[in-house]
Amino acid sequence: MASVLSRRLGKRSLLGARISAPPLLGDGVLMMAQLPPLQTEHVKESPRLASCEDGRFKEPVADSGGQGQNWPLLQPGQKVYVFYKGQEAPGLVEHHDLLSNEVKVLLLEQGFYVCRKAEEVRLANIQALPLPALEMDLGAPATTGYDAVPVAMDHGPTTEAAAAAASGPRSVSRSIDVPKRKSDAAAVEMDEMMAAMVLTSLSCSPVVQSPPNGDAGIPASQAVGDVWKESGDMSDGGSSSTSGHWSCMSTPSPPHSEASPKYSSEAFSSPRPDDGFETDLDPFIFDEPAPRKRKNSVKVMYTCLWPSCGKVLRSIVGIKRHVKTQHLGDGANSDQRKREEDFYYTEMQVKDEAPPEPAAAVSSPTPTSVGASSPITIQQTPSQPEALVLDQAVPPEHHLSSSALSQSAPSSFWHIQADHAYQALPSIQIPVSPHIFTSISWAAATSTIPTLSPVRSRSLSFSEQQPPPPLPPPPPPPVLKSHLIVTSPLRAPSSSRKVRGEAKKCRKVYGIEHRDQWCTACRWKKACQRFLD
DNA sequence: ATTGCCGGGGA
DNA sequence: TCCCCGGCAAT
Ligand SMILES: [Zn+2]
Repeated sequence: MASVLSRRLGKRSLLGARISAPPLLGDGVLMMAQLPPLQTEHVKESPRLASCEDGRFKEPVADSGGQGQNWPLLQPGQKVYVFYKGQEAPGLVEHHDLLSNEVKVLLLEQGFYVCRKAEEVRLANIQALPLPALEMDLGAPATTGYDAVPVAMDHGPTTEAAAAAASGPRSVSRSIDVPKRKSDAAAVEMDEMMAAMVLTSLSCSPVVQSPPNGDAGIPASQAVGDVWKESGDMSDGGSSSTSGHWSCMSTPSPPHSEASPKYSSEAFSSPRPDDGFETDLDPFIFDEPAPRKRKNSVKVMYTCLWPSCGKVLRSIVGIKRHVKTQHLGDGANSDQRKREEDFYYTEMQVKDEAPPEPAAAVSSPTPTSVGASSPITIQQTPSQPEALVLDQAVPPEHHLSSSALSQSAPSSFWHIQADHAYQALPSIQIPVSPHIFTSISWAAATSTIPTLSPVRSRSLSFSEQQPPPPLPPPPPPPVLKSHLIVTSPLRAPSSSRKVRGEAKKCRKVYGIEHRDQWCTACRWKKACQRFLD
């Protein structure tokens, strides 16, 4: 298999040649089986042929003598063909013994003489006709053809034919020969049909085919399968119902790109003089991205590998945080878990295209888990496999522990002690104390937090809950405004975004593992209310 | 890479 | 309204 594949891929340009050659060879083999019968038909209906089916050595000595009559006399130097080693070999008549009806022939290729019964010798001119004819028959489709055709043939019919051919010369009786020829012809026709089908399939969208798929031959099914696969990546479940709506327009490239990577490329690659045939990748890259790429640039996205979470985020920061906060658990068994989040996300190239929702769960084993209807194609980075493996192996463990501890338990904690600092600025300080206490004990239990104690003391004593932060600074400036205006330009840009106070905020102070201790604002990722700038 | 937090949702 | 979180800018 592999060899076949590689072979095909191997030389695109050569394929043409190869195609013509192999068929020829194959046919050649076939011919041997066929030709004799043919000739015999013409020349005679000798019943005895059965005995000489072998096409070579003649043991039917006795009979041979009896029938030499109707055999034309062969002239020395006349070109003939005889069977030699199972192959028909060209030769020149050296001598024709009418008595024994044997012909001594000089094999051109082998360079020596052999003796053959007259009936085994075929005149060149006679067979010249059939041979070319046959050759044409088979050759035509292949050469004229469509590159795809030969390939298609390769799979089914060809092998069959080959097998037949192989068996033919060996021990096939004449009776079989005749039918065989017929079948062969049939095969040829079939091939042509298949070729046509392949072509159509290639040039058309899967949609067109999938309905009539049933009758479609191998190619069709293959194409469909590929399409499915592709769609599967993206739209998973959704695809089934709407599978049909790939339009010719939208999917011109996808189908053929996938349907028959190499063949298609050959079929349509005329523009591209090929050359380096690398791996499968090559065709893919050229075929697929090129047509559909367009203005879109590959964007790199990050997918969360956590078991049932197929989140896709745009920024590395995003997923990292996502993994950390969502899965690894903010606090809890932070223990010596460091940078683990790196293992829970994977990077992937997305043929971006302003998709409304780029979400796509590729890694998830279940096709139904997460899906994106958009036809974007996602390519896993090479590292993916590893990540996946890890995902499989490691996560469960953590999942249990971390999720159990940090996800469920802590979360409840947070809720309980939630302080409404964020929007309820005027809130009083009391709530803090209790909550801190609880958190402390909890923290202590889990692990000692270096920063916590100092910070906590500070925040606690200092002011756990800032009263509504007075806004003196702004108000005063009325007059200074003019001044400020001057500086405003410089500061203008910052207007949109705060300058970011230098003060450490809850996040930093308590650490992500103790989110429960953050002020509400911080928890909500709003401007910190506790440590204002 | 990390932190701060805006803007945009979901319930 | 509460709450969450992606993404982005500043560190
Ligand atoms: Zn805060």
